[in-house]
Amino acid sequence: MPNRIFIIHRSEVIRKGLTAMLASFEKREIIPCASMDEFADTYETSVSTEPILVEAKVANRIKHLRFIVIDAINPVSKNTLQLSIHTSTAELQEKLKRLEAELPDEADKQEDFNTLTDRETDVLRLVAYGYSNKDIADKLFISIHTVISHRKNITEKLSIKSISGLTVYAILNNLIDSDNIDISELI
Amino acid sequence: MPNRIFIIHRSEVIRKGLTAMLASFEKREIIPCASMDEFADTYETSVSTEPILVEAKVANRIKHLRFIVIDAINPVSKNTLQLSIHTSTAELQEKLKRLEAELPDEADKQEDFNTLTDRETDVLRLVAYGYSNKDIADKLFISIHTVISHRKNITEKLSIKSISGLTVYAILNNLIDSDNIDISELI
DNA sequence: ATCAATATCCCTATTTATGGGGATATCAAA
DNA sequence: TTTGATATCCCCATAAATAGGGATATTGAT
Repeated sequence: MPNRIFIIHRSEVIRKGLTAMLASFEKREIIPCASMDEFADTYETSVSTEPILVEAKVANRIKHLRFIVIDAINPVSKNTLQLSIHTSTAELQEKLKRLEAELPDEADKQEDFNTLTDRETDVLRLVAYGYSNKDIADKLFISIHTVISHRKNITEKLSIKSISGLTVYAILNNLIDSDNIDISELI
Repeated sequence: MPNRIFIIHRSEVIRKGLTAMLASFEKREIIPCASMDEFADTYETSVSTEPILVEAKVANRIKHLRFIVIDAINPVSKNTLQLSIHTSTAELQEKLKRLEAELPDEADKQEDFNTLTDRETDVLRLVAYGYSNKDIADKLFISIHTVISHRKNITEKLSIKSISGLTVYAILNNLIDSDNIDISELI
C-alpha cells in the first residue's frame, strides 16, 4: 500500500478538488503537483519526466516507494487509473482501493532492495537485446529453465514485468551502452 | 541479400584477413571499420554507437540497407554470426550464406520504405509502454485481432521483431518522449 | 557446521504472441 | 470509377512467455 498519492494536473481547481476528495481516504500523504516536472522533482529524478522512465528509475533508485498516476488519455503504466472529471468521491476511492489491491504489499517491498546478481544481469541484458529465452539459454550455455528462473527473479526484484520496461531499465543502467562494449572482443 | 558487408575490428590484421577471406564471396562491397564509431559514421548515425540503437536507426532512416555484424562475445542482434578467430574461409562463407538466407530479400525491401500510419503509431507506442495486445485493444476500443494486424504491419515495415527493439525505436522516434505529453490531458 | 544466497535444472498449466492465411468498409487519389 | 491505402475484424496453428510449484549443488559467511 503506497503511503504517498500524487495528484498531477495543471489546474489548481482540479488539484484541490481531488485532494479534498482523497482527504478521507485512509491515512496517506496527498501530494499535488502542477506539472510532470514538479512530480519528477519530488522523486529526485532530474533526467526525464517520461512516465515509463520515471517508473524504471523508481524501480531502480527508490525501491521502497510505489506510485499512482491518475490519467484519462495518455497511458502511463499498468498502475494507472482512467477517470473522468465527473468522478464522484465514492467512485474515486473505490477505484483507488481496487488498484492498490493489485499492487505488491509492504511485506514484499523488503525484497525489492536486492540488486540483480551477475547472472541475472547477464539475462536482463540479453532480454533487452531482444533475444528469446531459448536464444538466451543457447548464448549462456544454460537450459531454458534456468533462464526462466532468472527472469522470474528479475521481475520480482525490479517489479517490472514488461519487456519494454526491462529494456528501458537496461538502457538507464547502461547494460546495453556502447561504453561497455570492448571492441577487442569482436570476432 | 545485403550488398555491403561491414567488418569491425580494432586489429588491422583481422580486418585485412577477413576482407581477403570474403573477397571471393559473391559480389559484395566489403567495408572494414576499425571501430564502432567508424561503423556508425558510415551509416551516418552520429548519436550513438550502441548496436541495438544502430539497428533501430537503420530500420528508421536507412531502410534500404541490411547489415551484418560479426561478433564473438557481445550479442549484437539476431543477424549476428558467432565466429572464433580460427574460422576457415569455407566456414565463414557458408555461415554467412546461411545467415543471409534468413534475411528478407531484395523484393521485400521496397515495402520497407513505408512509414507507419497513425494507427500503427498508436499501437507501437502502447507496445513500448509495455501493454499486452489485449490491453492495447481495450485502450484503443478495437478488437485484439486489429491490434495483431497492426503489429504484423509494424514488424514488416520496420523489420524489427522484438519488443525491446520496438521500444528502442519508439524512444528514438520520441513516441514515448515527455515533450509529447500534454499535461492538460491528465485526469 | 549450518545457513543463506546463487546458480542450475525440472514439471504442469495457462496466457500471450507470432505466422499465415483471410474478409469487409471507407476514403482519397489517379 | 476504379484502385490503393487504411482500418477494422476473423480463423487456425504453433511458438513463446508467464505463473505456480518444485529440486540440487556450490560457495562464502556466521
